[in-house]
Amino acid sequence: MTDAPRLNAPRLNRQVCFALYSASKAATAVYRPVLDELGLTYPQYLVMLVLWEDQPRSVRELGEELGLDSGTLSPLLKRLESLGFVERRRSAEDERRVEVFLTDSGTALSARAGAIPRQLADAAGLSAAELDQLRETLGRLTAALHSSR
Amino acid sequence: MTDAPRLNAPRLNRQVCFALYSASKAATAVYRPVLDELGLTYPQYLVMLVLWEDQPRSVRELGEELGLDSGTLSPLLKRLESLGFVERRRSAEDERRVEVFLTDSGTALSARAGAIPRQLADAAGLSAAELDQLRETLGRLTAALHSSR
DNA sequence: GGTAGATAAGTTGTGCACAATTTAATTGTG
DNA sequence: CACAATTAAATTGTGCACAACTTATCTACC
Repeated sequence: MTDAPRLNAPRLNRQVCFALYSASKAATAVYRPVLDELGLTYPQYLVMLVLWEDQPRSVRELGEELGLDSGTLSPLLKRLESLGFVERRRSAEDERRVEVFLTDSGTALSARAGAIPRQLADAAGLSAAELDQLRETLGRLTAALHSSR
Repeated sequence: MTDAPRLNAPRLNRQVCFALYSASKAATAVYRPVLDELGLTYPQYLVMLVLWEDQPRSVRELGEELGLDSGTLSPLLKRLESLGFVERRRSAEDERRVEVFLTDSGTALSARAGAIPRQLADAAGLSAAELDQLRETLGRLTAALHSSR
C-alpha cells in the first residue's frame, strides 16, 4: 500500500511561519562565522547593539528592546560580563534594577562590528529596495502578531 | 558626561536580521497555545507536517526538509515517540538508517492540526497577497543565504 | 507608618539549535 | 577480498528561549 500525499493537510512549503523560521536560521547562520571572530553569539550581538546605541541599560530595558525576559538575559549577560564586554551594577536609586554598562573592551568592539550588517545584505541576493520592503513588512507582521494576543 | 547615540554604529531597528528573528519568534508564539492543545512544540509540529505529507521518512530525509541535523532530531523524535505519535524502526535494507513512521494517533492528529495555519494568517494583519509575496521573498532570501556559504 | 500588590532580576526545568565527536554500516577502489 | 573513505544516527556540550517560581525591593493606599 502506497501513501498518497495528504493534499488536504497543511503543506510545509505553504507556511509563512516555516519560511520565517528558515530565513531567520539562515540569516543567523551567515552571521555566525563573522560573530565567532568577535567571540559573540547572535543574541549576545543583539544586546551589544542595544548598548552601543545607548548606555547603560537595565536588564528590563534590554528585554523590552529585544523581546527577551530575564530568564534568557540573566545568564547571557553573565557570559558577556565574563567575556569582559559589559559590567553589571545594582542601581543605587532602585535596588531592584541592575544596570548594564559597556567596558572599554565592549565599546571598542563596535568598530569591528560595523561591517557585519553589510555582509548579510551582500549575501541576501535582494536589492536594497526589496530588503527595505521586507523589513517594513516584517515589522508590521510582528506588531500585528503581538497585538493579537 | 552623557552618552550620545552612536549613529555610526549599526542600529538595531535597521537590521533585517533582527526583523526576521523577531517575526519568527512572534509567529511561533502565536502557534504555541494552539500547539499546546495538541501536545506539540513548534519544531515537533514541523516534523509531523513532513510526515503527514509522506511517510515513512528517515531521520536524514526529515533533516533535509527542515534544515535540522541529527543532534536536534534524535532527541526530538524520541519525545514524539514517547508521546505516541511516531515509531522509529531501523531500516532492513540499510541498517544505518532509522525510518520514522506515524502511529494511528499521529495520523489522527492531522485532522486537529488543519485549522492551525489559518490562525496565523488571521493574526498576521496582512492581506493574502502580501503573505504570498512575503513567503516568496523569504524563500528567495533563504536560498541565497544558503548558497552564499 | 504598615502592609498588599506590583515590579525587577534571578533560578530551575524543559526543549531546541548546532558544533564536535563517536559508533556502526555501507560503498568504492585497488 | 581488503580496507579506506563515506554516510547515518546518536551522543556530548554549550547556549538560547520561555514558562513557572522565588526573592528582594518599591509603591500605593489605608
